[in-house]
Amino acid sequence: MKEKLEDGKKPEPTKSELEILQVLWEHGPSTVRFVNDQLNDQREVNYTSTLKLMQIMFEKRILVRDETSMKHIYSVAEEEQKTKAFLLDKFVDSMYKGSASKLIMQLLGNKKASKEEMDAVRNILRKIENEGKK
Amino acid sequence: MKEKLEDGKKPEPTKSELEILQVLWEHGPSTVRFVNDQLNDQREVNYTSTLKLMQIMFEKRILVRDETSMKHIYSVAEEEQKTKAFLLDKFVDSMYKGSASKLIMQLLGNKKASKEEMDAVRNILRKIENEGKK
DNA sequence: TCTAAGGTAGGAATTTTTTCGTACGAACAA
DNA sequence: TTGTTCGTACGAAAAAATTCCTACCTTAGA
Repeated sequence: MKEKLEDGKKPEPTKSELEILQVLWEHGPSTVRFVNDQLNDQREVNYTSTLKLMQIMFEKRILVRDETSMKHIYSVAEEEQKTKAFLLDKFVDSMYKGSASKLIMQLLGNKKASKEEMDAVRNILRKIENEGKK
Repeated sequence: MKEKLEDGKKPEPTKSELEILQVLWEHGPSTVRFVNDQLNDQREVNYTSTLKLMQIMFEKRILVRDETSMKHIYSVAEEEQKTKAFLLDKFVDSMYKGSASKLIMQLLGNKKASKEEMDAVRNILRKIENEGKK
């Protein structure tokens, strides 16, 4: 396969790229060392593996980096919310044919949905409602 | 890697396995030919590729099949809802640290959430509420 | 009967993703 | 100055996922 850098397609992060994104979303701009340490809380990963992955993500423009210091500082190129919305969208489309309410129904039927969760949802609904009235 | 068939781990369907699951969920038990035709509505796939994939899924026990006729009839081993709930759960955990309401908030902020969707959600909430009162 | 169409099985090739070995430069403490 | 530690870069190996070639069997029609 040939180089693909310039075209506007979203490359769709792989599984382990997502792991790295999680860390950066949670902790903000970080060194490879830091990210790798975080990952190693969950599973064993070699430092250079993490390095390599982050370099690849840099090439793919998923990450940007500050190279002024020897220790490069990586951060996420796109807004967290934008990326998450994109992924969520794809999930809804493929799993629930695009029906958000179907997904929510499933969610609320799960053990995941406590009383508090449901209240939270109600608040969200109310908030959006009010927004609309302006 | 060695054989892994007997242990209780969920093998977590791959991307193209998921595509096949979608078809079977939507249309019920099907032949390879039928599934392949459906897939080809979206993208080009060779028949034997689909065959192979479904055979693998059969070995992994994701699918079961009826071999009485020469044309095997494949169906999904686990309940659709169970599998979807499992995948949704994982999605929520990894993307929203397990907070269903965070996910829902994102969803409702999306273009995906129309007025109808929101009404649907309200109905669901009401329904669940009433269930609880029994 | 013979042939064409369509089915399964299995291995191998390819592509994609992930992991890691090695080389080498900079920083720093002894 | 010298060696140890920590960093990057790069290529290749390994693993995982996907695709497809080939062989061979069954069925149906001419």
